[in-house]
Amino acid sequence: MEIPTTYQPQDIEKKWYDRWLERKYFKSMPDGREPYTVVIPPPNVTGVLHMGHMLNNTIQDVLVRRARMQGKNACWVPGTDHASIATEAKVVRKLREQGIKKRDLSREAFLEHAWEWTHEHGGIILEQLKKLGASCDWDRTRFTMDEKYYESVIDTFIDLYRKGYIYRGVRMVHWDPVALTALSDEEVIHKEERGKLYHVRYAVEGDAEGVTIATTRPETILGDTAICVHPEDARYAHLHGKMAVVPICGRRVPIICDAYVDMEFGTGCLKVTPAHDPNDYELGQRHGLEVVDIFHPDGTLNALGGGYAGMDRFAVRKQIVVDLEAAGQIVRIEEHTNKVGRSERTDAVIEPRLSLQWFVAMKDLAQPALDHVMDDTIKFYPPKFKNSYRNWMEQIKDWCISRQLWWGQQIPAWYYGDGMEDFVVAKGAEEALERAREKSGRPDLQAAELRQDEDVLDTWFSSWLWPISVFDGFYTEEEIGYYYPTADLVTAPEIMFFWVARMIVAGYEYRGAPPFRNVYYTGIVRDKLGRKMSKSLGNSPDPLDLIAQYGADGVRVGMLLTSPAGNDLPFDEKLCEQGRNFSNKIWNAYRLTAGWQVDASLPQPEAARLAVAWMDSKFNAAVAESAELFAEFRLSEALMATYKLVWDDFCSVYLELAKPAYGAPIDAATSAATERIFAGLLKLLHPFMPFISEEIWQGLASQKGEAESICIAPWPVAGPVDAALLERFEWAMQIVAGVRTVRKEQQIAPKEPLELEVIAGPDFPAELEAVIAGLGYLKAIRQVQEKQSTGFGFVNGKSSFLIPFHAEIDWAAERAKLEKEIQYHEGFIRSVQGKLSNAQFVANAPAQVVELERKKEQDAQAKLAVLQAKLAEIPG
RNA sequence: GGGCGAUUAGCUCAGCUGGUUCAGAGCACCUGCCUUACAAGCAGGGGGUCGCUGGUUCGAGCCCAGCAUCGCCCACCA
Repeated sequence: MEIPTTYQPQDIEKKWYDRWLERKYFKSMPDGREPYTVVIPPPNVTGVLHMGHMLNNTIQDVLVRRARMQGKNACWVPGTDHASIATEAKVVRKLREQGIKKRDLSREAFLEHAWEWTHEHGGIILEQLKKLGASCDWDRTRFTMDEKYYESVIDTFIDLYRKGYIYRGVRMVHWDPVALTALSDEEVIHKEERGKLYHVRYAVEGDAEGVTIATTRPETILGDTAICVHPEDARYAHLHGKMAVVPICGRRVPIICDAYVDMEFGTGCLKVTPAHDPNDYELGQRHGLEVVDIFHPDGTLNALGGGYAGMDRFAVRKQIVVDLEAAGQIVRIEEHTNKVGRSERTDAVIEPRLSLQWFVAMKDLAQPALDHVMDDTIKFYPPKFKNSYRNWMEQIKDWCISRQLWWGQQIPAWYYGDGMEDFVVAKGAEEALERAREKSGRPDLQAAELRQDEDVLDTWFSSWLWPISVFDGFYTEEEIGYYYPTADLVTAPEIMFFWVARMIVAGYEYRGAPPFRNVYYTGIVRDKLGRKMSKSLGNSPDPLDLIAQYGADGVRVGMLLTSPAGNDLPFDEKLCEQGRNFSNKIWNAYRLTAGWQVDASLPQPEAARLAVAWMDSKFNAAVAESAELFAEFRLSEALMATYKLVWDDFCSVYLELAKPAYGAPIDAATSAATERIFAGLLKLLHPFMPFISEEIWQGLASQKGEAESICIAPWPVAGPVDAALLERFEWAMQIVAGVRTVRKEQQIAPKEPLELEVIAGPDFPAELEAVIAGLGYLKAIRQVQEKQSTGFGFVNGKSSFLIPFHAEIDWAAERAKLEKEIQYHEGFIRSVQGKLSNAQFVANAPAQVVELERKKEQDAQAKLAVLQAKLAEIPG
């Protein structure tokens, strides 16, 4: 049997993933075990896997796999989100490429196209997750437009409406002129952009001078219905009550006073456009102003735009400035930066627009969700995000949930007349008719007279039910009770308000319990220049390419090596390379042990016996440490602890001590212990590196009885740690390092057998001589009373060492080294003595600390003596 | 404009209630090795006045104040 010298992941990954699915290790049904539930943050159904998903899902898989091995009933529910606005935009684009306009299609025809698109592209991302090794219960895959899920969204709408939380009203909302829909506050991204501030003169009747206003949006002049100044602004007192004339359109508008105006800004004089600015709208309400809406939904000007009708708002902005200039009404144009809101999805500049929409009144609903994060019923990792959460929740605004789209859950409201209140909310047309007849007082009302609301619900109005609805409707109430609340949620802080907060709200409203216990916030995956990875920048590697190149395990390790919770991950392929190298290191440890021939008649060598005892303690300590780190979600550190345990302790020390000479057989005890230890290490590795751990674990014959797969093998339990042995071993390794340093400095071959002469101090680990000899390639260690040979020396602790060597020795160099060391220790002793002679230190510091300082002094003195003795031995 | 967080080695980060030789880890770097598990490796090594200035304390990366720089979130100032 030939084992390749490098780890070849491709076939191995496929082999085991298929096996895992076939044996249904990831399948979960309620049973007597403690549940461990995770719901995936559902990616967009037509999306493809990006680096953010990689990070996020790697973390989830680590948590889930570990829980499964710990004997919990691990249930990771996968699924996808219909992503109303994003998917509809994609379908519209694809139809346009085929020469089909959305508005030429009926709703039904359009939805057919959307479903077709969904079936074609949907689920690709889930297949990609399998490549990563994600151990989801695929039988539970959910989609937010599944019939039953759809139904639960509708039920929720109806319920909230009946409870009075959902209302319909005319409000100034954020309008996306590209997607042609209203958006919620969260879907608008405000960024500083360079623009201009235009000072425009308006004529005033009975005042030759007129008035100059400052605006960033001259195109809205055509919608002006007032000029506003501060009531106490003396500069404009003479204009109170007069009428101004809007340029271009010549509309006569009143000059009103309102304290809202900032006298310091611009000219202290404001044009008021109630239809196109939220503040102006408020002003308009207070002062009874006319609302003149000059825009079409797509941002072009309508008939009220006069000569500009049909032009786009930004074209109009340019043109109107030209025209105003020609009319001599531009006073000044200055550079100006202000915040511009853009659509999260389309990047279109948001247009504030007055329209009739559906809203959820959030304030009361939000209260328990706020309280239970603040009191740590739900814990955030890292906890700093509690602050942002609190700020947002404390001033939460009503949520605009209606979207002028077709792809999504259609709002279950039916209209039977033109009045604002001529509608009913009902589940299905039949119930709607019944209710409408009752409400309208017209028992003869016909079904054909009912029109269902055209709009659909915000995507997040369905995904906020995710932890509930993935179970609800599909399984029994008993089952929801078993899996809910889920355990951990792993997601990005970017969607804390969109999703996390709202899930918590829904959880308390509908289950009276939190949707999850812990929220782990990942960071943003960035490139080396610190830029967010995005498709548009083209700076994101294809995750599947990475997997092909470094192996899924390598990529997983790479993602996790430097990503503490809440910190951005500056991604570098070097990390994956490190992961791959680690895979290879493990692989080669396996190659070594797999080649061993056992000879049961051999006794166990002393070095191997010691190595086993030491490795067991190291392992047990690492298991305990890992548990602590996992409890705090410090996954990078848990991985690193395991990495060092495997690489440094197991490979560099243990195996070096345990392995027999080349070609020689190994004794049974060491062979068995090595398998046992290796198996334990593989289990610790498995959550991070599922594939290679399984491959090798299956190759360890003695593990066959424990479980049929490492996926379901029991997680290691921390056994006893022999702290004294670990400490003595540290000493031994330092002595080995001393030997190696001499080899290096004197250019003695690493494996040239040497002798070691020891003048032992009380700390010399004589019982570990076999270890020192083994790792140092020493043929003999001789304890002596005084120097007997000539060679290269070093001091460790209170012991003095010498490697006899017949060669020209540079005594001056040896002397210099010793002198330097002596100097260091003298300095150290002085500083400790300084502390100890400080009466206040001795009086105030705890006795323990003082005692420690005394011991430090004594130890240093002892070592100094050994060094000085050594120096005295140097000839010359 | 309000709030939050950060600043420790070239990079990414640990450093828990102030006290062991506490200044750490991984990577990168330097030197020497293709030593029959592994050059995707082995062995050895260099590198930081812990952002700045004060303060509290016997003692400060750690606590306090101010400053500087960076980042994030929220907010309707034209």
